[in-house]
Order: sequence, then structure tokens, then C-alpha cells
Amino acid sequence: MGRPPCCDQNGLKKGPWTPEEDIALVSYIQQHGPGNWRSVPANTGLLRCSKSCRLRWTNYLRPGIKRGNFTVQEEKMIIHLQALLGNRWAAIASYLPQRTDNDIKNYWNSHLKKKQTKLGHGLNAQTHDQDDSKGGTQTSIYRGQWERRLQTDIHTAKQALCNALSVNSKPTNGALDHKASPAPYQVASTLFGNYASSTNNISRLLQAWMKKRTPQPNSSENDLRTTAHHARYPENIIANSSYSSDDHNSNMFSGFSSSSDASQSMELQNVKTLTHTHQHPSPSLRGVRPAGVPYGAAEEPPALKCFEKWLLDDGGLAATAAGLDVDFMPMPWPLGEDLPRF
DNA sequence: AAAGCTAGCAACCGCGGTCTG
DNA sequence: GCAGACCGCGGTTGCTAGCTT
Repeated sequence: MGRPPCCDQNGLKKGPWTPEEDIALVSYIQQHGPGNWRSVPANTGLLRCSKSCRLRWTNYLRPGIKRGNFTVQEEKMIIHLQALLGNRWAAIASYLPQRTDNDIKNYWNSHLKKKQTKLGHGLNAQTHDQDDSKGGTQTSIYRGQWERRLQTDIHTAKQALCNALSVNSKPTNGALDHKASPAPYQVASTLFGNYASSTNNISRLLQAWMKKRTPQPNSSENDLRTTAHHARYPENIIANSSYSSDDHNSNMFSGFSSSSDASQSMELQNVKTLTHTHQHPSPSLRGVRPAGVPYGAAEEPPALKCFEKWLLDDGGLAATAAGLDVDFMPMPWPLGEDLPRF
């Protein structure tokens, strides 16, 4: 026998989410954490299917999501990663943890794809927009180089993690953090850390929301508009509540909900400890994030730094594109095989 | 000023892999 | 081991705001 059905498909609401629905969802996740989506509609009274709830959370309400214009660096990374990984947006998004796969996908389709088409040469010639079967050996070679480089980077990150763990480090600065990469056995801790930090931001979001809800003189209509606007652009709520994704390391926990109880405070302490050593899981080439492990709260994968550095290093890219072997590290596993799962 | 067009983005849909009973 | 639900992903659609005519 299978499981019972997650939800009744009849009478479910579709279309844009209302602020009330968002609050209901955020409140529930604040209490129970993300995951177990099938129970969300039943327990919140939302007339939405579990899928819709998950989507709303991961693409929109999840803390740490950066919205708005993409930076030049982000753009470059997306272009390069798309060339390497194809339209595997989740995998690409894992290198841009502040962006959702949906966001990146939309950005690619609406901006970069056209840009690439206009250019007509250069990187575009290597992208997966073209049929791989037509790409010929040139593309294969090119992608092979990229994959080798990516594998190297992951290996570097893995080694850094081993080093970090072996010395049972108590990092006092961020240097080590950026080199350590977590293994899946750390995922539970990562999840905990992410969620706890998320709670902070959700609390702020809720507080900001409640503030907005309190009647302001001569602003009843504006409130409605603001509400609708925040429903569409909730990042502004977070921004208005003085959360900045850029200073998450120092401030992420400093403003933990003033009404938080003792257990939350204890969580906070644990989270502070955890976040010194636990970072994102290494993005895998398969692009499949461990189930229920969101990349939250403006964290940055430690391996990202050097990978990003390399990605944005046009010299390296040019050399690679030209077929030159640029400083590859020895590979611990044979080329062409699947990456080992750490 | 109004109608038509376009771009951007949120949300939906369908598929495949995974998990659970 | 199997059936069927859950979950996550990528593709697509539809709505809205802004721009053009």
C-alpha cells in the first residue's frame, strides 16, 4: 500500500498568493520548519496544494533570498555555469545561494539568452542552448575541461573540509569558513542552522508585517498597496526591517526575536557554533540538493569563493576555451566517471 | 489618452526519482 | 517487492507593468 494522498485536489486555490496566505505559511514554517509539505495545507488551513506551498516558500518566502538586479559577477557566473551545466538551474543556483533556481531561470530566459544570441560568438558557441549533438567534439572537449576544473574545485573544498575537521578547529575568523565544505553527514546540522537563522528573519518579516498592519494615520489605502507590493516584493519587508544579507555573518543572529523564549536562545547559541564549521553541502554535478535542505539565510558555499574566483577569471576561461590545460590538480578519481559522493 | 506590444516574473504543470506503508 | 504518494526539477504559461505607436 502506498501513502495516503497528500491533499484533496478539489477546491484548491491557484494563482497569486495573498499576504494572509504568506503569513499563514511563514507562521507554520516558523513553528515546524520547512519540509513535510503535505501537512502544511492541512495544518494551516491554506487552500493550496503542498506543492504550491513548497514553491512559494523556496522561491519567495525563504529567508536569505536576494532579489532585484543581478550583479555583473552573478551574470558572469550564470553564463559560465550554464555553459558548463546546461539548463540545470538548481545546480546553478547552488553556486548562487542567494538566488533561486526559478529566478536564475527567469533571468536567463529573459536577459542572458537574448544577450548570448546577440553576441552570437564566444561563449555562446559553447552553451547548451545549442543541441549538444550538433555541438561536435569541440563542445565536448570544452565541457570536459570545465568538468575537470569543477571536479578539482570540489576536491579542493573536500580536502579543506577534512583539514578543518581534523584539527577540530575553533575558527576565530572567517578564513577557514570559506575553505571548509560540508559533507552530507553534516546536513542535519546545516539544516538546523539554516532553519534557526531563518526563524530570525521570519520573525522580522512577521514583525514588519504586523507593523504594516497596524493602522497608520491617513494611510489606509497605502497600507493596502504596500501590502500588495510586499506580497509581490517581500524582500522590501526584510530590507525595511534592517536585515541585510551582506552582513549576515555578524548580524544574522544579533537581532533574534526579542520575544524569543529560552529554547530559542539556546538554539541561537548552538547555531552560532554550528555556523562556524558547517556550511553548504557541496553542489553536486547532478544538481540535486539533499532533500529538505534549503540553502538559506544568505549563506555562501565555502567552495564558492575559489570557484567563483576562477569562474570570473577570464584569463583562465580563455585558456580553457582555447584548449590549454591550465593548472589542473591531480584527480583522485578517473575522468569521465561520476563524481564520488562525499 | 487609449490601444497594442513587449518584457519580466510568479506560479503552474508534468515528469522522473525517491520514499513510505 | 510493489504500488502509489511525495518531492524536486525544468519547462511553460499567464498576468502585470511599462513602453511604444
